[in-house]
Amino acid sequence: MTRLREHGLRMTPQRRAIVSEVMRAQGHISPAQMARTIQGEMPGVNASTIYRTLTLLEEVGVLQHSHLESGAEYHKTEEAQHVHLTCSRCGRDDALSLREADKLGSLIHAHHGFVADLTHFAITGLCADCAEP
Amino acid sequence: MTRLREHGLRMTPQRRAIVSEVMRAQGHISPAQMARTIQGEMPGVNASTIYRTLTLLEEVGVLQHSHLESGAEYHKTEEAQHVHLTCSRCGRDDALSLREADKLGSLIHAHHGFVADLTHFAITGLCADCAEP
DNA sequence: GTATATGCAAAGGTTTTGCACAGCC
DNA sequence: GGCTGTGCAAAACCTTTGCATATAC
Repeated sequence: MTRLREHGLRMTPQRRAIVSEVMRAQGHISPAQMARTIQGEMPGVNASTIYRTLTLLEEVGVLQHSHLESGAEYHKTEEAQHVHLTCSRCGRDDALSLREADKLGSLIHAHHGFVADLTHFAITGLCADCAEP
Repeated sequence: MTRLREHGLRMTPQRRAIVSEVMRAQGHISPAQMARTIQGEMPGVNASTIYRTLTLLEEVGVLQHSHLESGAEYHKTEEAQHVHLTCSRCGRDDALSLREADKLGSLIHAHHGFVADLTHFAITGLCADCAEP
């Protein structure tokens, strides 16, 4: 909210509604789902406004998107600090702490000088249970 | 080709065209791009046929899809054996060998019992040049 | 008052689906 | 001949865009 003003952006009722919905959200939400939810609570907010605002919130740093198997999803930046481990068999979603992710990042950096952001894309595979048998 | 027959699937001219185009392709192609290319060479092949066939080729194991920043893309299974390192600044695309990827995989496995397939999603970040300054 | 935001309507693009017909085995 | 694959047309989605109007500051 303040973040928006800091960037010289205006506070409209629509933006207030969208931001409050974003704040209430847990975990990841697809833009489309987000649009549906918001319009459910506050009909009359146009879809284009929602998309424009979400884009804006990402530019301002409140939101980030990452890529899961189901497509791109938004999440709050403050909740962004983990790596997704998605089981391609049962769909379970585990997470790697940033500390563990850093370890992986170091390994990559050592060989390529590449500074990886492992939070941006999920990592698929098989969870412990599904890998067993 | 043979793979299709093995699965009790029929060989039609359309499938032959699609498969041959798939075989000719290098690296990654989006489904849409693939559809355009194929229709360029063999007009009269319907888009729905192409989508259906690509799905099929994936089920049969000839193709796989992975997720890059630009969206989902197909590539031949035999060419799937590397991890994408995509620079989010300059767009350059580097690759991690499977051997290096395995090292990362082991690390993940040690902590979570999760068997990662690092080839399925790209890894974004900053390449050596862009990370420098 | 003025620059910015919104609504509206339309288009854009990709992908899916139902159904009748065609064609591979 | 029978089952599978294809074309066609339409719809389903999601998302973007241009423009006139409304409104926050």
